[in-house]
Amino acid sequence: MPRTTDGDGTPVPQRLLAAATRLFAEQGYDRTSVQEIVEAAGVTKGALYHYFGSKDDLLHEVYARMLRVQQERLDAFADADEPVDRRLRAAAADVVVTTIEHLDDAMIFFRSMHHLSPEKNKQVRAERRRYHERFRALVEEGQKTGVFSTATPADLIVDYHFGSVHHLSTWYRPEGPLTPQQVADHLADLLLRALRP
Amino acid sequence: MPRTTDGDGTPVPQRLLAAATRLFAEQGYDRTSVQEIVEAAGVTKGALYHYFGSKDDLLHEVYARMLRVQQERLDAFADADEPVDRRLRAAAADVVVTTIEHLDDAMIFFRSMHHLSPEKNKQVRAERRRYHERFRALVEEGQKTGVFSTATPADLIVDYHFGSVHHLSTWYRPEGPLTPQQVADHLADLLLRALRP
DNA sequence: TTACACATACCGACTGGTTAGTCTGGCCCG
DNA sequence: CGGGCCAGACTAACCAGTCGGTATGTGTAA
Repeated sequence: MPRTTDGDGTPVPQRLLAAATRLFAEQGYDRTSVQEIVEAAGVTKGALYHYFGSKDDLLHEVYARMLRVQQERLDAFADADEPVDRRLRAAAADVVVTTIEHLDDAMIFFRSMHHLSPEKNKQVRAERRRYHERFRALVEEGQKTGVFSTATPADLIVDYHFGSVHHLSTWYRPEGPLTPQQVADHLADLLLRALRP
Repeated sequence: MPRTTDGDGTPVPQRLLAAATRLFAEQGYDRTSVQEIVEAAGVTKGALYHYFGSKDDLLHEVYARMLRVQQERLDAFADADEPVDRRLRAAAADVVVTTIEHLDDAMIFFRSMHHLSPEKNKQVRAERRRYHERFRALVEEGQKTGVFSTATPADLIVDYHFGSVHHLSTWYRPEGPLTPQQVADHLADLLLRALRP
């Protein structure tokens, strides 16, 4: 058996990714040396450059993983067979819970975009846009059917909500008074109340 | 006369700060070398280390400048002789306009906090907390007097709004369809609508 | 008014340290 | 016994901050 796993049973690539995620979130991308990552994962540089092309690749993988998960979840909520306000509320609350559950990923996402190589940056932006557009479509559907106010452009609504999601990694602390679900309910309520006609 | 100015008449320290602000926003703090900054300002390292103690000092100065301006403006709006909903709306809209007018500063603010030395970081956090608390006091005043809904804790309201302000540096482009004032009006309206009882 | 001392403003080569990525070689499983 | 998997020394480049030096202005005393 190839020794892609160690005593703990987790495959080396995943150990590297987990170590990198934690360190990037704690110290920032540039402040984290490749040496630190491999030490935290219990391997050496040889292993890292066997599985990943560059330090940059590691960062890109964090983005890809997060975008994949969020897009899948959004699609599921948006496609549900419910009134549009219920679908939007569910999607808006879910992204809050998911973001809190992966606060490290979120921290890295919004703080380290500019550290990606130009091509990877472009790719991430494109996927992100796809995500936003799906969300915006929900808002527009509600506006067209008169369920939501049309006072504010749907684009702005989306940026408004994702601003607050983005901001979570700055202020949310697990030891704080609110559970992820409570925060999600509050933020979704705020969105829906702002959208009342 | 000491030659603290050059052909363009701007004093050297301010030229350095302006160059650093632009470069930090464009490339990030760690990716910007001291050499680049001094070249952009048309001086050399000797000049930089004559006026500033470290690269870190330069970053801290950006933060201090921004916090000073925002706090002054908030205080002015909060102290005005008007109903609380008008005061909150004015303050909420003003911070949006000011942030858009200094998008580089805002970008650096939210992206580079963790690059500050621990003491400076602590200091910035303290000033920022003071700012938030002043804003929160406005929300609480409105909630106590029944002008705003009490469904959501005031803390969360503040983070909700500043999330969207924070996010501006990610999506707002001067060449886009909305003027800073229009964006500010929309975001302030969203906040006030979410607060309707 | 001149001359000398001192301070401020700045220059730019240099140093000590760090880093991403490479490469050769060896281990071990099938 | 061969190739996927990995070790770890090595390289080439870069960077923050230092330091001795120069130039220009200001105060002071003969």
